[in-house]
Amino acid sequence: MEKTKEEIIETLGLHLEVEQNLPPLAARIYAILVLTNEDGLTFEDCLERRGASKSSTSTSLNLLLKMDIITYFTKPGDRRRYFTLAKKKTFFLTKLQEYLKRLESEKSVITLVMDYHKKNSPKKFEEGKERTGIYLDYMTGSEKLLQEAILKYEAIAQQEN
Amino acid sequence: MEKTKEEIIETLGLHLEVEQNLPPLAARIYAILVLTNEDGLTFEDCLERRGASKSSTSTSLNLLLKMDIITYFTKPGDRRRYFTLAKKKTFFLTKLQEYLKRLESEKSVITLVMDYHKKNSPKKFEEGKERTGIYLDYMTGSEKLLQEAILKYEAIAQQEN
DNA sequence: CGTTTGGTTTTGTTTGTTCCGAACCAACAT
DNA sequence: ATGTTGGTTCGGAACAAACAAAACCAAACG
Repeated sequence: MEKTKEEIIETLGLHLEVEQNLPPLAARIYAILVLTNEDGLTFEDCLERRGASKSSTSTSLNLLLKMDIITYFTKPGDRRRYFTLAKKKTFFLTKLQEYLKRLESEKSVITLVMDYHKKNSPKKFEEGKERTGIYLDYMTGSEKLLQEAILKYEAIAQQEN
Repeated sequence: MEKTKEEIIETLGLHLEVEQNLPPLAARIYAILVLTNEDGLTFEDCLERRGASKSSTSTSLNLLLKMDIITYFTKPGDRRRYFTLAKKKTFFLTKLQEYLKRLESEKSVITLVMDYHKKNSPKKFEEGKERTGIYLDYMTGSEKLLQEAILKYEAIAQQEN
């Protein structure tokens, strides 16, 4: 079952919407920019391909810009901006950094709860100890994977300068 | 800076709210059940500790029940239900399974986009190949970690039967 | 200068979420 | 049967998110 470009945009857009927590329109525009063969799309291109209003298109593009997900370039003698994916902070690197941040945050919450149980109900603490240990081990491993991958991306970024 | 129980509930509640995508009240009730020393809390306990309405308490508890996050038991000669964390599907196991599901979903989206680029703009495909490869490697590693941890939890569940 | 082009800002409108209050219901007790 | 307890269900209010329409603005162009 071959998917049309439109269907792929929708699938990817939905994914970006829920995973990256983006507003629907911004996620679809992001998806369009991922899939286009052009070097860059203008404000109007984005507007037309989504059938969205100028105001919403403006808001969405500015959000993506502020999030460092996209950039734009201009062409001499052309006032329009050409939007394209940011090369430095790619989809993937952004995701990995997000994951890492969440991991740290979660670790601190778990530690907080563990310490509370340790002090206030040693019984509960003992009960949960093994399960928690497995999870903390998983987190440690995951942390290492994340850091390795992030380093690889940074190495690539170095090369390209 | 020692945190009071209330503060820990709030921290954990907020975490659960954003990470597990739960409504605020349901997340706080979940947090209360994580932190309590009691074996189980009644409907009224939950209601009182949050100062919430009966209707909202009902909705929240039923949501958590439907999500298999909590269960309840009864005591002979007592009509009330005592709510407590589901033991089989713990906080951690739930999370790991969630992660794994997301990972698979993400993998399929990435494959979808890659295949599209491969066919329709080999240039874009070549450009993104290395970065994508790093991410796919990370995913493979992460998948293994997740599966290992899940197996460990399942082993524990076996023991307990 | 006035007009067009490429957007931005302001001001609604629609839609969805989250909670509450009040009415309701089912089971048990009196 | 009547009341009480332990909830559920049904509106609806309050707020927030997402988008659109229209007014606006600034740079370039005739």
